[in-house]
Amino acid sequence: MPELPEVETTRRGIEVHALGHRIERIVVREARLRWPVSPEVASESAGRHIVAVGRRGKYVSFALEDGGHLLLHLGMSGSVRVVAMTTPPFRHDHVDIVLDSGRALRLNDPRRFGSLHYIHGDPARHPLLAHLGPEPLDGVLDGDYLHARSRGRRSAVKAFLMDSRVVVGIGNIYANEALYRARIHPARAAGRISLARYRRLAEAVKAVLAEAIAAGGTTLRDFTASDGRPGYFRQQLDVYGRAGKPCRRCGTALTERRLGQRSTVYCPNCQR
DNA sequence: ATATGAGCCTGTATGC
DNA sequence: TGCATACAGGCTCATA
Repeated sequence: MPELPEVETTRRGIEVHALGHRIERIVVREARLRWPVSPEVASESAGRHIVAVGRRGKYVSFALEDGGHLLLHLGMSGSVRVVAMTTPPFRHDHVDIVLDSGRALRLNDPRRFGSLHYIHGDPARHPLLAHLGPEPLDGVLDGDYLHARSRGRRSAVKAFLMDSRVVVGIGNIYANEALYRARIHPARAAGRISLARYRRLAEAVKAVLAEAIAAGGTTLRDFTASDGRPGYFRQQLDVYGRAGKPCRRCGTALTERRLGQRSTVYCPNCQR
């Protein structure tokens, strides 16, 4: 599912084809996404050049020459492919961003939890982005920060790690993986974890995300990069999807349970 | 303020 | 075989 590494993989794939190109038009075949796609997405974008392709958390942003931005979220099942404009759309191909190169950025999203917005002005002040925590790979995230933010929090550290107001980009898969690497039990109260252990956790988060990006993300079912290829990090997952299998460190069978309505897998022996 | 649960949506897997 | 139900997951909103 698209977490930070999958979104970054998408961004990189798109950037090559989008940067410096003009948007000819945007075709919306299905406007009923997470939020209805506003008509101004098409009307404000047509004829404008794309001057940057960025990412904030799990959002991809297209900066347009006049200062406006398109903000794209892949939800849980979204993907973008770069196709020839003339390629017939397939099921769930909801939006085409048609470029002057004759190609189109084609958004496919079976579950329609994704979104596409046009933003006037500073995107950082948009309600969807204004309250987001720091980027995990930007250097701001460290053990001291996580320790400070978690004081007084009684909920599970896994939920804390997945809270986008604390830090962005970490969804269910990578929360499981990072906690395993840091040897922290996912159900432990966030406010009762030491600074030393948060330092380990911060490093684990950065390492697992960086490695996943290098592998092109994790493909479970829907996700493909913009060239249609899947991500290959699945083979490197230590716990997610491995319930009942032996822990790679100690051989103990991995436990699965639900935590905050999310599938949680961990080693009952080496995660404390 | 934090914490929890519902709901959005479709495809796939499981149970009867 | 068919039908019903559960589950997957990111995010926001409503409620405690």
